[in-house]
Amino acid sequence: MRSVFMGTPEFSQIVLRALCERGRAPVAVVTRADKPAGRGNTLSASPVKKYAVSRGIETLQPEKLSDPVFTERLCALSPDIIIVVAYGKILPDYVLKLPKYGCINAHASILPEYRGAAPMQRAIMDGKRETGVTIMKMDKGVDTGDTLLTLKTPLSDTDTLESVHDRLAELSAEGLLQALELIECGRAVFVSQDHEKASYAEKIRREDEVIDFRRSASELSCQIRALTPYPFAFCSFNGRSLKITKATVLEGPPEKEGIPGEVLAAGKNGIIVACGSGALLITEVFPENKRRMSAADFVNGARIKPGDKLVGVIGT
RNA sequence: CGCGGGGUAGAGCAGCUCGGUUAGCUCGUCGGGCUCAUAACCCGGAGGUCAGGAGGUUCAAAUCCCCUCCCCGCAA
Repeated sequence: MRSVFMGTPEFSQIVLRALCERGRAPVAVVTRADKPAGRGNTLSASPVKKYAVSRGIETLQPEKLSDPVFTERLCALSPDIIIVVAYGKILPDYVLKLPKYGCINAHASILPEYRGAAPMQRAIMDGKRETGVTIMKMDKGVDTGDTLLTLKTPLSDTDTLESVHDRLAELSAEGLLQALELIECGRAVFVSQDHEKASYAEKIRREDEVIDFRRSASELSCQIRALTPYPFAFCSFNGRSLKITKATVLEGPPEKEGIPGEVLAAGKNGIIVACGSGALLITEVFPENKRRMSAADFVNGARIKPGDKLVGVIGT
């Protein structure tokens, strides 16, 4: 079966790699155009492009999917199916209808829950006990297509965006491979979603990253894990931003009381900070302009001590 | 030429603005002591070409000026 793969970030790259290694290499890859990124705004290629180029797979990078040059090339490739994984743009109708088997998509949630841009982050943030990937046939809506299969995975209270991201990328590849099998032998059964139960995973905004210590310790733990290793949840200490990269909810009754954000203890085990409910033991931080470091190191250098305040603010 | 912060003992930092005796602090490490015991406490020691430049200024540079390399935050 001739396939074209569309995707952009690392998540897509992992899936693409798995497909290639399992004998499902696409005839071409479509990915976002190179764009200025990072310090100095140097032009950078997407992870998918880097991998495709390394494998010698034809790579298309249209600014717009309606670009006639691209359209012509895509038609000439005559794919039987287009596999879409986090491409980043809405597909126009002609693309959806071009392949015989349409466009199938791997979405990192158990649809119809968490449609949209940040399903993994939102699921972790909400403290869900389970997530997964759904393979569906794309239609005009955002993640509204008929579903073929869902692969689930439990979420623990130590999962981070990083661990979930990697796990779901593998599951996506697995699901897509199964889907291709089913479609090829004509046994694919697509089921429409229960749109009544749909929910949306809004993309992460700056305010989602701010740590508000008036919330409960367990909620903050979810927030921190949902944003690790990118872009991280942060607060502010002595006027500088301080990302919290690792923290655990302190079990048992608090030894001390404090107003939310107040440092209750700071030592080699980490920094204990009071929350709206319960306390958080911060074990790793990422200070502005510094490297990611253990809380113990930060305590040594920054001289943070009991009574100091961690503030949740949006500042620049 | 997007904006900005930084490179000082194994680690995290101070010192630099207004150059000047043995470059300081917290931790780690090593040795000793206290203790039933300890990750606790006390005493002591080792460990630094102050990123690099047989650069510039100066009687004197970690501190001021110039160049190079490297790290990081923000914005996209």
